[in-house]
Amino acid sequence: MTRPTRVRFAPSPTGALHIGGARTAIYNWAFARATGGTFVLRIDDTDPERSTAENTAQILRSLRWLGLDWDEGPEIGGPFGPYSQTERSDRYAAALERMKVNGSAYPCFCSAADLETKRTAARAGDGAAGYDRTCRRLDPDTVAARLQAGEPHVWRLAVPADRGDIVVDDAVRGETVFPASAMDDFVLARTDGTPTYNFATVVDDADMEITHVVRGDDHLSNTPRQILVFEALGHFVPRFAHLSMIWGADGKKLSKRHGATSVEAFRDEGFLPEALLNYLALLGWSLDGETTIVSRDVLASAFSLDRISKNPAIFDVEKLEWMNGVYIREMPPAEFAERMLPWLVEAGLTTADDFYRRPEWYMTLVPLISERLKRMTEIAPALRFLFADAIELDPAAVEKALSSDEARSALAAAGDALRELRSWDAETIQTALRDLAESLGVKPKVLFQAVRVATTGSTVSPPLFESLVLLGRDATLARIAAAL
RNA sequence: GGCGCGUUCGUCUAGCGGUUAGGACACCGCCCUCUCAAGGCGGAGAUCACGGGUUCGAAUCCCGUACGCGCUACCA
Repeated sequence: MTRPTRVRFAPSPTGALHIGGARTAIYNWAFARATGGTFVLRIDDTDPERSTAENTAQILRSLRWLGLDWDEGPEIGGPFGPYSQTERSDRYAAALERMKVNGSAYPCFCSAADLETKRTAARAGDGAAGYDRTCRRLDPDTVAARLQAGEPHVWRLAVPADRGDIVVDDAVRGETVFPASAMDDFVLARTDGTPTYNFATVVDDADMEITHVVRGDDHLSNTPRQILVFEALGHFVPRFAHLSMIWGADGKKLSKRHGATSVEAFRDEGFLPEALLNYLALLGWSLDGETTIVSRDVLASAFSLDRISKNPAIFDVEKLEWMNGVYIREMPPAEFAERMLPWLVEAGLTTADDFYRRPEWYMTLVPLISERLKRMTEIAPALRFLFADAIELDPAAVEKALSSDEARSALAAAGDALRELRSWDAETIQTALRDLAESLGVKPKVLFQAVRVATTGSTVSPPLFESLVLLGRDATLARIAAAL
């Protein structure tokens, strides 16, 4: 009974990959990796109205961006393909055929209107819902005749009359019992012959020899129905693990109102894939209750289903930001420089050519900025003063640091002092300015802030002396003059 | 309505019969400091949803209640 682990992530391409789906993907991937199993990616595109190729492409892109690779699936194939449901209709037909033969599926000719009235009547009554099995009681001759006549019909699952309560041994929730009486003969195939979700997904999971189904909580109630189908198909029932949902900060379902929800939106908002991966992994799973920084490699070796928590989790952007900052700070400088470049280019501050023409200059800038970031989007605003020809001085900053006579005359003196320096390095600049402040009798901070506002436009900037070095003497002197 | 799931600091979580209920983010204070961060140290913050049991002993086991969520479709 010990089969090699095979898990799958089966997104529906009706939209971008959102963080809930991403977390499900991460757990599946990590579980496969940690158990030496196989991670299958399957596209559940049975909804032709809402499924698009672009959505599929974006989902694949998002998964790869997060660093998740699949062993079987779109673009790489595999022994159990095809890996999108629209290409598997013959499988569903074959499975249904088997069920017709073994008596676990039967045709139902009830109209939608009939069903509707039955449903409302049932709900008003004892609440014991579901289809009343009218067509299951039809005698075989009648069925054959109506089928022969081409009467429209769906195919329903014939829940075994002697089936006891259905127990789902969920890896996250433990044993949950669903009364057999609550199982109705649900529809497997629609009038037009297409399979319903609960049927298609089971046929696929069975065909693909999936051993563990790790998916969202919203499918827990569907699980007993699916188990019935596995049984009707004569296939082993996989182990299930149902993940709780991720909510917005207000405890409500995540939506656009909460800002970014898609993986790509988080990318665009300056989050690193390794940070998002780490954060999402810990949103519902823990390594030991203490560790917060969990790399992809650790995830891939230490992930286990039994440490998934049952509680729904609220998405906390502030913690993600903190984690993003941790990853930024821990990144090797050369790597940070490379990954910073696109953000500078996008902001129109520089070009890749310039970057590769003088990499040393960019490298010296790395430690000044990387230490104070939460998001990559903060890079361009913080460094704009180094690239722009002219800067605008923030009025509030001017008011604060340049409005007094003391500050203005000190700034003028600073300009003179800096012009005279023999060398243009941080140490020399700092010494000169400190000496100047002392001889003028002004507080160093006052002088520094005056210079900072004059040269960067703001009271907040990367370290001043290093910034001036990068700015260069000419620009520094020009800006001081302009500010006076 | 029926069935199912969930409920530990504001947030993410540890805990799996005996703990001063631990960690992280956020927050507050101090230190460091050219601003902002980062970093270091410290602090506040949880009657473990509520009510009953079981037990010498319960956040941990059982039963209810409340609240939230999911399913109950020829959606996925």
